[in-house]
Amino acid sequence: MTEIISDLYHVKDKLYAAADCIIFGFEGGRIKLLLFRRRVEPLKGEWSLIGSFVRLDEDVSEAAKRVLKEITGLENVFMEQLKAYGKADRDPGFRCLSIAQYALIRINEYDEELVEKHGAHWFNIDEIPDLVLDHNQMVADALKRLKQKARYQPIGFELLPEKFTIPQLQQLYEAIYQRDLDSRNFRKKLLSLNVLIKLDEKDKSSSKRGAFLYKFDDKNYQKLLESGYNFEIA
Amino acid sequence: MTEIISDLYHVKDKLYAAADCIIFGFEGGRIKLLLFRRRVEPLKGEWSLIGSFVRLDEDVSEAAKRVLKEITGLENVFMEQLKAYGKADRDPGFRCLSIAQYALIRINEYDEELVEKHGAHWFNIDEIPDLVLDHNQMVADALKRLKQKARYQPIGFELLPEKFTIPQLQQLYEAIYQRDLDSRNFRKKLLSLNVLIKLDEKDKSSSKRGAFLYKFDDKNYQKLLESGYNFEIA
DNA sequence: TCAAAAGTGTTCGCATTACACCCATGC
DNA sequence: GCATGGGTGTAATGCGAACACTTTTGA
Repeated sequence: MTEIISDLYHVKDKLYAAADCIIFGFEGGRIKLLLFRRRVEPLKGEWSLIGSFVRLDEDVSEAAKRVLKEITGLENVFMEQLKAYGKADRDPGFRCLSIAQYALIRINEYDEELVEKHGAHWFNIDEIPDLVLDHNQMVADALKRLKQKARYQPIGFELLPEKFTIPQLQQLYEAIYQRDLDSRNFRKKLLSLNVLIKLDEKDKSSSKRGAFLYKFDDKNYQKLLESGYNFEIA
Repeated sequence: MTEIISDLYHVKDKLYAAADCIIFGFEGGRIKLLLFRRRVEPLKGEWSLIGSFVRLDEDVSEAAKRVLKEITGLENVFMEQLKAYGKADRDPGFRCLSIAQYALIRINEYDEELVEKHGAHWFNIDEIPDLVLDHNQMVADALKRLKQKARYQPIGFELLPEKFTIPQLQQLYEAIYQRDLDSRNFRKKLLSLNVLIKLDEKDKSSSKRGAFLYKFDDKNYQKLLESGYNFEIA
């Protein structure tokens, strides 16, 4: 990427497009964001979202997937376009649109070595440092979208490991909505949707008694979606 | 614009960005879309959304406003970005991203002469012809967004004249949701929001008895929004 | 006088909310 | 045996959905 940029940096009569990824994770009851230190001038060394120029022969969504794979090793994760950022002066170097996309990843599955190699770090979403350009705005917009989206689609599952407990799931929704939920109502609602499969295992990592593990029932979820049902969790 | 395109058309190693506008109106109980015949090769003469290249020194949103003003004479209308369309092969001519934005306009206020001069026409949204490139997809996505958005924000008001009747407003929401609404419930709900100001005039264009005209109360609406209230009309 | 649209209240059922105690276990 | 988090049921409330008749007036 460095080569591309140094080639282009002084070309001011061209338009460029970047794919910037807002990568969310969830751990320890908190929503996290993966950031890294920008490796090119200007603003080298500043915290930044992870992104890349969109190549002329690749789809914008492909560019985002490519970046995500480069940094985390992950493929086939939930990713959706947030919006394009197109202020003429958003990048002081040259004219560059950014198409921001947000991804939800299972924080236990990513390739730690790869992430460290790229100088990336996970931040709690309420402790995000100043980022380059308009990246703080992108993060804020993505969080807003996440909240809104979570009301209607169980995207939260994308952030949990394959096997998870109900208290974990509740913590996740509490983190997304930024308010406490009643455990009885939450459990009742979730189980009534018939999209959870109870397993015979318990997770004892957070209590002596242990909590039953569940997994997500994709098949029933598909049925529910097709029936036009809207989730409205919490 | 023709000059710009003929200059650029054979330049295959550059990226371009277009701002395409999905312009909605409402008349006679039906939602309408403003389309025009593309005036440049390739696909000259085909129906198309109205758009323009984004100039290097202008914001993407400015480009959309510029186009809208050129065609309809209108400024300060509701306009929001839908999303960016970035498939590498979406435009057969050259690599061109499109940032689609949708606008809601009062169909009684636009400049008819200007619109005709540009060869534009209003279509009912259920009678949209085949459009160039991925424009049909954009329209479908915009309609989906409109439906979703209308549930939480009273954007419908943007499509009505300044003074409107409750039956008109109901027709509009019926057109957006594509289903009938109960007039008693609709009226009750709307009036309970306290964002309508009843006028002393009646509109007799659609009944002998006449229906009272209302206008929208921006001030109360702002208050409501600030209080975090969500509309959920219908 | 009649056709056509405007305007008006009440009831019912369901879904959300609020709320407090026992259970299992490791230390 | 006790501290810690996991798991459970019921009652009250509010909101959306369903539903039918009267009013006005131009033709």
